[in-house]
Amino acid sequence: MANDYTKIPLIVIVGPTASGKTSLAIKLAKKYKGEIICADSRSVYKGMNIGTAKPNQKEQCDVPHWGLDLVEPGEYFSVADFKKYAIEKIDQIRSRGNVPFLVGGTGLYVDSVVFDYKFGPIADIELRTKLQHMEIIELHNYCIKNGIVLPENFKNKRYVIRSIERNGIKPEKLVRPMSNSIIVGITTNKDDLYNRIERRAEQLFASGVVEEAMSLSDKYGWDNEAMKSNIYPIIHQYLDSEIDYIEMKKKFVILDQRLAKRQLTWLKRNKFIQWLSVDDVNKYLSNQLALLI
RNA sequence: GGCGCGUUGACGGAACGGUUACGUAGAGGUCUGCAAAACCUUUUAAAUGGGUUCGACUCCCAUACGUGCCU
Repeated sequence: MANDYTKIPLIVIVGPTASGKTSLAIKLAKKYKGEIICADSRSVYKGMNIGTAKPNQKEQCDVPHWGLDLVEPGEYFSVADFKKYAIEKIDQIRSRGNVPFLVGGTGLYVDSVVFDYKFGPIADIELRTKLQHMEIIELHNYCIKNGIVLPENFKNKRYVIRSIERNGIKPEKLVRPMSNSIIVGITTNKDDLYNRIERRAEQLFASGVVEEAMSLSDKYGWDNEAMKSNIYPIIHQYLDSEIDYIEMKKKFVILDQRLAKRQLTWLKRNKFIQWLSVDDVNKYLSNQLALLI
């Protein structure tokens, strides 16, 4: 491996849920002394294993994984926290002479690292709570009164509140990805992807997501953001007998397919992603990584 | 056979004689401290055939289908 560890590239693998990122990354990382940082906003939560299709114990033993089980559901964790964590890990991995792999489907998380986002001020919880209790119209008025420019997405309460919190400070990012990074996206045929999502849903239920959700809700309740991730609210409905088992499964598949769509919508905007099929990503990255040895 | 009720878009589901509710799904999109979240835009309709009316998804008649009660 290169002596100057700053020359070790950052390998970034993105793609929608169920596109095969995880298994590919593990395969490559195993072969080329890699360590994986999961850029996934859900697998940071402890206990949410089956429902988030987290890498299993064996996979985690095969290759060092980072970014998993960082906080408990209900605890505060944001992109900014993730970025800080990831940058630190990338540096540490390189200093060991290993290759950092940033792998995940949360586009915002990936971009925050790759484009070195500069975040605004951290939320003032007191102010935020106050603002959250206001209607969207009141928030608009508040903005007008205080000279705060409304965000493009001005009907989105969250975004308006954040604009207020940022108080005019504009977000910053790199125009192009950080140097020495290789970004690849896994392309999938839509029908194939949707079928994979369906099959994976079956597996999740067979592996006991329902039981997992039950024990999580006992511990953390249903009302936190983490537990609002697509699958868990559906299980909640099922447990409350609002829907039956078949319906629950059906709904889950639909929700996951929608998730994949949104992920793709985000990723599409990044012009620096090289889109390839899983096999081609494998070949391409293998070639790149072989050069380092 | 008789009497009654119903038939709205992929699904659920309202109102109304003349502005094609709404929800879900579908399609497209937004996105820098909750992002598997939140939000925005948008396609698809009136069982069939007649009639009344300036105008009918909305009123009337018939037919079909479904449903309930009665013989």
